[in-house]
Amino acid sequence: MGRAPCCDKTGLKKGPWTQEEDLKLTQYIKTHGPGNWRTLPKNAGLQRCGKSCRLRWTNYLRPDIKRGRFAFEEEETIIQLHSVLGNKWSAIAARLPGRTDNEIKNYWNTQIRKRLLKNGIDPVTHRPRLDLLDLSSILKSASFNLSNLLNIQTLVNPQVLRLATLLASSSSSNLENKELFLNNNLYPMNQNSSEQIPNVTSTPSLLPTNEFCNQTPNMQVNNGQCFYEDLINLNEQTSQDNLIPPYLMDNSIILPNYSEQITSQTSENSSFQPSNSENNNFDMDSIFPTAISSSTPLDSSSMFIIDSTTEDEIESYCGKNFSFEIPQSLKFDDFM
DNA sequence: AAATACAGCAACCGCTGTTAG
DNA sequence: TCTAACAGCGGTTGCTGTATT
Repeated sequence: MGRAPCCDKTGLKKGPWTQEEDLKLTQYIKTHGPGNWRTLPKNAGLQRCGKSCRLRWTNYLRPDIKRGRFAFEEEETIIQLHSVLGNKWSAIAARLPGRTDNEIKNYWNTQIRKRLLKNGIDPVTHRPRLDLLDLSSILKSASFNLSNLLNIQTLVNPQVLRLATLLASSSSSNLENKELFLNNNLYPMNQNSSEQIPNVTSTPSLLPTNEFCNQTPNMQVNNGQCFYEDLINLNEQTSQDNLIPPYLMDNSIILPNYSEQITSQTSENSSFQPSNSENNNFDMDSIFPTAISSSTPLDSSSMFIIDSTTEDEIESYCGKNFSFEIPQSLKFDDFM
């Protein structure tokens, strides 16, 4: 167990600071400077613990603290830094003069976080939330193919497009991908699909070819197969190096972090569980819930995310392009 | 007008890394 | 080298003001 809080000592005050206390603390620090927090309260005539004094000073009384509303530029900076640093509030605060980590943390939790969620951005991953994807409306389109899909990126989450492109473009490793997909109930199907698919990636090397794997450090090639997690890691690294939130990158291909789900799904043929809230909020189950639970491997000519549809049914849906089938029972509201 | 819900934020809690004796 | 205290950090709590019913 941890140490008892310093303020548990009898006689020490807790709670909001009074003007008188603020004055005492400020005047003492003006004279003696900050530090020696343990002896400071006694010397300053305060019935507070040193820790409380330190917090009051660093979060409120310090003269260089900028109070008031956050400027737009500050907010942008916070979002950008958070996408790189995560909840390292002190590190973020260090780059925002006059703002404390506590203030930034509060602002994030009460304002920015909500706004990102409202706009469909996951505040943890800084990526569009696939669980909000309204695929059903897209599927109502009679001519649903990748070409159309690529022209409606404002409607469709780009991550799905990227995954689709990635899969379709990997004709050289089709067998491997098929195996991978069978293991994960995702099915690459169209051998010729890559011919039909515009290259929407700004970095062709993201395509999971063996050649690319071999040329890329840290990429694992196992039985000729590039793992998605390698691509994901590489892509994440790339975006992090750029210090730009992925969703702000208009020309890049960001892959969701499938790695953990794929691993767990491979090891046990059960539904994905929400996992690793820190690094991975990408919930496959939310996106393709029934695909995960499917026990019917399919072999067709297009990538297909499917539940209980038979192979023939798949063929009827798919040409050379991508198709998705969402079960009618799926309620997106359940994943909100 | 009163009760309730919600939002914002200051302050606290508890854990961890660092440092001095 | 060990240990206790310090300092810093992130998460959480609880108070207060405002909005809604």
